[in-house]
Amino acid sequence: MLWVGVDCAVTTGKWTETMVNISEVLKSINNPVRRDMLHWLKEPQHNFNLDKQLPGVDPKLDGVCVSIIQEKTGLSQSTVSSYLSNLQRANLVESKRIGSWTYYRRNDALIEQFLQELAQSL
Amino acid sequence: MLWVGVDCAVTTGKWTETMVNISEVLKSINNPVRRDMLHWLKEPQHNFNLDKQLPGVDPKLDGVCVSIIQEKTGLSQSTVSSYLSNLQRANLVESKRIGSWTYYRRNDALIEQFLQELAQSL
DNA sequence: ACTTGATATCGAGATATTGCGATATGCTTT
DNA sequence: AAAGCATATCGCAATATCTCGATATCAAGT
Repeated sequence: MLWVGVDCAVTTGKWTETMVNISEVLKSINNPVRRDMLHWLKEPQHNFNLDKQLPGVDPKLDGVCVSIIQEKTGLSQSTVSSYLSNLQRANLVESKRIGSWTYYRRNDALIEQFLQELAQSL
Repeated sequence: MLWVGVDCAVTTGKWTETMVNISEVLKSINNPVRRDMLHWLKEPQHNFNLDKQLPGVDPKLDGVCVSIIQEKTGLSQSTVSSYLSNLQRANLVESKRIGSWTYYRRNDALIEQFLQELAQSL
């Protein structure tokens, strides 16, 4: 598998699951555009114009490429790229590269776990 | 009632309930000390040294005064006071004044509502 | 009225975040 | 190997947040 998460993972017996860093996640979703991007990725076909995305790529399963996300936000390429890195640092999304494109998709498991832990910690 | 919330409230039929401003709440809980304070207020008798607090005041119902919260954080008086204002701006806590003291307590309803709305918006 | 104690507000330096253009890297095609 | 996209990284100015000490307010007691 070529999906890229980030550093912090833990091995508990059989599994290697990604961990939630509450501070990191909160910092990341503290920006409205990053929140939007995350939300859009929940239903890519509904929220993006995917005409230009490769036909073999399932946006929900495989992700959406940076330029298409950029188009939706209206922000600069560099800003969007670094926002996506930021989301990835918090493990809120994963990425994989296919050719020249980088596809980003939600990490639903982590988001769910984050919401649980946040509820505990407040 | 002398409890002070903040500006943003809405009248829906019979009720006047405080509203959740997701951005404001996220900004507020983006600070670890503010998150701690909120958490401590969930079980004041367990988390604070309440010896100096007036006997007639129920910490859970009536709140905890600033100086006692300050003692626990180890930060300066001014910082703690403004952190509490910050939490109040986001409606995460309410305050009331009794004599020289200002008592802060959690706004559980809003916190619950926030967690719901956050889950929707991500 | 004055002092004291609790809390709030002000002003400031240090640090972090925002969002951009410019530039670098990497892949694909010629 | 050169050119052309897609994406990532760098450097920067603007803005926001953090945390403090100093000062202001406000209530209670002499």
